[in-house]
Amino acid sequence: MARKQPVVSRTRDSRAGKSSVHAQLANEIGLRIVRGDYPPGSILPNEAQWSETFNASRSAVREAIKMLMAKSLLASRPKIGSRVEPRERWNLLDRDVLAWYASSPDREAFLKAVQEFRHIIEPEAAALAATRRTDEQMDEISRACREMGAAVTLEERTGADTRFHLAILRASGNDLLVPLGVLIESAFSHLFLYVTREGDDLDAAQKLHESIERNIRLVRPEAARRAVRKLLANTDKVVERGPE
Amino acid sequence: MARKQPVVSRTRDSRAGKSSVHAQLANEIGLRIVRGDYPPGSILPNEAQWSETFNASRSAVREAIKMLMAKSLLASRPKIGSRVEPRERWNLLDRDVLAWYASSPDREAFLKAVQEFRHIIEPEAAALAATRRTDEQMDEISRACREMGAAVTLEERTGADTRFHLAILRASGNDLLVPLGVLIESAFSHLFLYVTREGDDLDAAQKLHESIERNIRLVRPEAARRAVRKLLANTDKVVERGPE
DNA sequence: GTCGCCCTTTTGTCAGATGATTGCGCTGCG
DNA sequence: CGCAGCGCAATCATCTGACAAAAGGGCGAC
Repeated sequence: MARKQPVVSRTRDSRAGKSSVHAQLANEIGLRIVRGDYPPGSILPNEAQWSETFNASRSAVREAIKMLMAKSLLASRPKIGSRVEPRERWNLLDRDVLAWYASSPDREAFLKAVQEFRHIIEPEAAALAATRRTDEQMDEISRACREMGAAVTLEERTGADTRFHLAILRASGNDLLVPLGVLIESAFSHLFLYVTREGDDLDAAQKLHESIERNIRLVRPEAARRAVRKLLANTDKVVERGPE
Repeated sequence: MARKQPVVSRTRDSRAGKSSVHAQLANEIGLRIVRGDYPPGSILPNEAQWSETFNASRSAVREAIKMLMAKSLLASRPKIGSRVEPRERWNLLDRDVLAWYASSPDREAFLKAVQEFRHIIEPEAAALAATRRTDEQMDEISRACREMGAAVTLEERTGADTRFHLAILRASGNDLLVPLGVLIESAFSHLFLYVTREGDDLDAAQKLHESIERNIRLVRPEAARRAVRKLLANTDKVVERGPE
């Protein structure tokens, strides 16, 4: 048994950092599923095979598989094994699944889907926020907006931008909108590469953000909705013209 | 040790059916978290305590906890234990979390949030479906609509109704909309109790559904959007007047 | 009083054994 | 020759027990 040697594959994988074994396994297996290595309906290798592949114990494999089961990526039954669930059962709005999904096919198509999704929810979220926000929530929004303007590095700016949009979702007063924040985070982390091209784009975007902030502050739902639409149209142009 | 006795608590819990131990544990612990027994930031009992509480092995407890970690309900670290994550990290759009959430506080508020959410996404989904649907997807929509009309029991009708709305989401051509189907399913399964009051309500609702079907079939996105809005307004009235 | 070390607690990981479930092939009968 | 029933075996499900690693808290030295 090669079990006694200092584990090859995991040592290689551990470039990811210090995450635990079951997390690494879940990540690796989940990625392979979403990537399409095992199409929906097919049977995965059994637990023993996985544990041999990764030089991990069967317990660790099982815990990883349970995590994927919790995300509805697969279901397992005795004697059968683990079967990949049909795609429409996958919880694509889960942070991890989204990350796997984003990294597998072409970024472009993924970004377009996310962007379209933002068009659906963000204008309404802003309109709701305009009428339902608390003062604390307004503070959060305003602060993020200010920090966006004051940011010097692109990273700082993107961070503040993300916080701005998440704060609006939270202020919408609908708990179900909050989890959609992962989409926005994902969008921004991928959009990151697109907007290096500085210039008046940034100024224009900042003005648009300030307009949203103002309309939410002054309780003007309709105007807030329109302002968000305008901002998204602006972002659309960035997505369309492609990465740097 | 009472470990040798024929397990009391799990035997009682097993009225749920034949689900596996880890699933039962995840369900029970998840419910308690969402219900608020352990507020965000607090530390859960350790694995040994859980395993004693439920007369299950630590492995089973760990697998259950891994499932809850996958849903971002908690995070665990050595020596600390398992800490409940802040609510905004919870994946409320997960099927299980949604079910726990729906059963904990008052149904009413939950239903309102879901209904509001439907107002945001379903009109747009229908509009997208009108322009992007494939013929097969259109068949699915039409069939569900027909089956709704032909249904005799309330259960059949609700089932067809659900399929109708899910089919529209699928036909929207945006993968990210599909997972939101769990919201609709949840809404219908809870709305179930509200609409026993039969009458012309059903006829009116059926006509509204047929109108949506027609507008999607004839590629009229604007009209489809309006039709869905009308149907949702109708459902709103049902929700407002409360359960039977 | 403060800094740093040790120690205990809790999760993380592993190995091995047994039980439960069920698809599949085999065998025997019609 | 076909079919039905049965047993086998593969696979997950569960349990047990042990050790490693991390990290907060307490204790001692200075």
